Amino acid sequence: MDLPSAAAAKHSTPRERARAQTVADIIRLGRRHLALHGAAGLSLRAVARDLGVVSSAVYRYVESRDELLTLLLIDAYGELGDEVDTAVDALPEDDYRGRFLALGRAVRQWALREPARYALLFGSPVPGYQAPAERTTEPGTRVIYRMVGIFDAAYRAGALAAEVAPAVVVPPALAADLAAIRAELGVAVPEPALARGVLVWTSVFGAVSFEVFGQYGADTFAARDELFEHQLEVLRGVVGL
Amino acid sequence: MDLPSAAAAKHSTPRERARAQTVADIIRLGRRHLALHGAAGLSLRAVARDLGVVSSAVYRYVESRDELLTLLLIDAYGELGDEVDTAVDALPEDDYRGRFLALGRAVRQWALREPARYALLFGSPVPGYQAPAERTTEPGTRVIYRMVGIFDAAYRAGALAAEVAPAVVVPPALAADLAAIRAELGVAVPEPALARGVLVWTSVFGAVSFEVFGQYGADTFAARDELFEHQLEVLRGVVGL
DNA sequence: TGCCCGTCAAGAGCACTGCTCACATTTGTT
DNA sequence: AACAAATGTGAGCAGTGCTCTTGACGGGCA
Repeated sequence: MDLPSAAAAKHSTPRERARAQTVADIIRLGRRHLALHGAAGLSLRAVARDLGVVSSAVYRYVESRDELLTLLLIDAYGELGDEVDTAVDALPEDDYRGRFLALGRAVRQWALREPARYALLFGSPVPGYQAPAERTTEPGTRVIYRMVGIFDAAYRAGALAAEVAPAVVVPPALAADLAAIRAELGVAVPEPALARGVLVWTSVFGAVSFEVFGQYGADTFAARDELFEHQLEVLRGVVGL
Repeated sequence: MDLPSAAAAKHSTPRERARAQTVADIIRLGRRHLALHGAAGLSLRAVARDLGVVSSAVYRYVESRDELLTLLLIDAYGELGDEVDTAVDALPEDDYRGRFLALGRAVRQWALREPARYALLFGSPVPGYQAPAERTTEPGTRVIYRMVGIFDAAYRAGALAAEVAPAVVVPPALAADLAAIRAELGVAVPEPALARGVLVWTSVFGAVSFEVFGQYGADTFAARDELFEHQLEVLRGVVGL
């Protein structure tokens, strides 16, 4: 394990810095190609051309096209996570509703601005590509952990409605899964609310995906901002916030 | 407009029948390749190989790779629509709840059985490919129209709750969009409920997409059936059914 | 019957892709 | 200065979508 990590940038030889810079350039160019042509159209050769280098040279820095995809995946997760964090942190800790809404809006804004990268993260899996869980799980769970954190904080503050209509019982098998999540994340939210949280999670991304992926027709909804705001408000109520 | 439609199968020369059969074979093989390698990996040459014919010959029957994608899109929309219709029709007309649940389950079942085709319909758009609206809109709207139909029938029968907590006002711009939808589809459902219907629509597909696209971790949820049932139940309540 | 034209298959070719490998060059260290 | 590691080069393989020319077949018409 002697990867040229970011931490190694401290005491680094000029070579290492140049190498890190090149990798960063490759990611930057890859990001641009991803935005322009989508994940399936991401071409190492094209990146090499933009880098002003012969195609095989890129393989000195990036193991394969899939490896570049992984780097872009982590890069995108990181940027989305940062933007969500910034949006949420801009509001007081006890403004649970506001924080939830800010999180949803931040996800949507980023998705609309970066549709190809959003598609890479939340769209159909790239065929033949399997993201290495040990590298992508942590950055990939930032948003949902943040959302759960808001729910948990609200619950501990008594700001999460205990009973929300309609009362739907949580079957035992599902309750077991949710209990495991509670334990792992150390959250106090009871299972019924946590289950609703999962629904809200999938629903927020479902709404964003529909918009970004063009599932609404071209002119079915002119007032997309209002639509999303409405959806967020209803979802807020669904989780009892 | 002299396409060799299915209607032309009646009075057809042997030529036309042979041609229709070949096109059907291409779609069948394309479906298989789609399932195995995804939309981006769909290769006309591979289909040609399986068909036992040289690659260029396929272009006699299918204009381009995108054209084949369109055929597969329509094919998939059709199959999903048929399965949803069958599932819904299996229940009495006035069992609105049951029909809604059946619709959701049918979508999920089909999606889990045909993940690649589901991804083609509801996943990230294939880069560089634009579905021809005049051919895909009608089959692509069957499921949502069916869902709206259930809501509408329930409303007309007085089985749709007028007020659902939390009461969220529908902003004017959104109301205008919804009014246009009401007019076009000829539904009686008032705007607030229709707005919730949109949320339910996106949420159902959001939940299915999360599961099909592997957004839940590998082992976060063992009880996926129960999870989806729970989500459907809550969504049912959200729309007031 | 004989011809003609539309349909069809074949194969070469273009430009692109990911990736590998042998070789050359640059660079840093001894 | 000498050596070795890091880096860049270009050829090459196998695959892709798609176009174009060539040739064969067969159904309808004179």
